[in-house]
Amino acid sequence: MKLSTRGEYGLRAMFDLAMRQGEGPIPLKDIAERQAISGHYLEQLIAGLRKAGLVKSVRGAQGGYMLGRSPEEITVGDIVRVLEGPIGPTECVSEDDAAYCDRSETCIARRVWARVRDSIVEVMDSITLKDMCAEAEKIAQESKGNMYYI
Amino acid sequence: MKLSTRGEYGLRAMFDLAMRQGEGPIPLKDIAERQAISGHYLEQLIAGLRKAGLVKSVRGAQGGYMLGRSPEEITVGDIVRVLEGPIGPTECVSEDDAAYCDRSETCIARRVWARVRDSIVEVMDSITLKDMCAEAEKIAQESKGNMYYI
DNA sequence: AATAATACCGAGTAAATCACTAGGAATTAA
DNA sequence: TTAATTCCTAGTGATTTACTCGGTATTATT
Repeated sequence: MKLSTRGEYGLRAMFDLAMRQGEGPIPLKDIAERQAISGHYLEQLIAGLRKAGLVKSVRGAQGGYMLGRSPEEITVGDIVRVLEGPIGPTECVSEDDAAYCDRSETCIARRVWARVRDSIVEVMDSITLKDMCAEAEKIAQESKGNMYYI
Repeated sequence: MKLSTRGEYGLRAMFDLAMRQGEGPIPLKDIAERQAISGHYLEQLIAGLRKAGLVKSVRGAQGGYMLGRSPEEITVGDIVRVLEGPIGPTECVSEDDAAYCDRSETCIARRVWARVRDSIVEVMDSITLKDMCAEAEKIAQESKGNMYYI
């Protein structure tokens, strides 16, 4: 019942971009170093995010990546869906392509998994990158401005 | 972000036992057939559940399995933890052995995952086998007693 | 015009995990 | 004694994971 590193790294990378919004394109190398992620691997993840419109890229020297839309319009759920696929603890209640199963209609276990899925979706879709930035700001103030963790 | 078949099959098997409580030991073969699970594979899952005290066994001919305690004292969370390990979308917020990470203290992503974990735990720990049996009963009545799905 | 910094792309891979299968030993009711 | 059952250990093919490697294309800077 774990995410893969794709979702983990992906959220960290997107948050990294969100915290640097307005600073122009951020090179992937910088993100990878700050977040301690393999550059080549992050490239693959960010390719998916770009295709989904969650990030924009600028090619060439001084290029890099930026958020594809404003931080309040990007949720954790958006990111997780791109990198991990449709949300759901089992195939039979997976958001998009819920797998067919004979017993679907009346399967009690399935109803349980659907409730689990709903609670995950509820949380993931309610948290935006802006919310995360605000929380970072709050913590920074509490600990006297030292935002070493970003 | 999916359970493995261990958790899926495990819940179905436990629900199967719950629905047959009081009927004496239920042979594994019967459960496996009803739930369309490989017998040998289910054996392995149920071995874990037995060691955790969630099921009791009776050996020999006419033997089988029964719930280890009453259905209202067994939650979905209990079963999932035995078969899938501690709950949590990432290692860094895993219930028991949350993996150490430098940035743990102030990591904003980690706080997000912790909220996801809490919402999963909240649902899984609030649903008991008794609840599931009650729901099955309700559906059976709605569809005029035909409990073909169990 | 040359260089260096970057994004973009596709293939390959070692290790781990998954979902079983196989084959038997031990136990017990009939 | 037999048949039905639980209990146990080991093996295994397929898939997934978390990368690495080696380039090509693009563009700002010099």
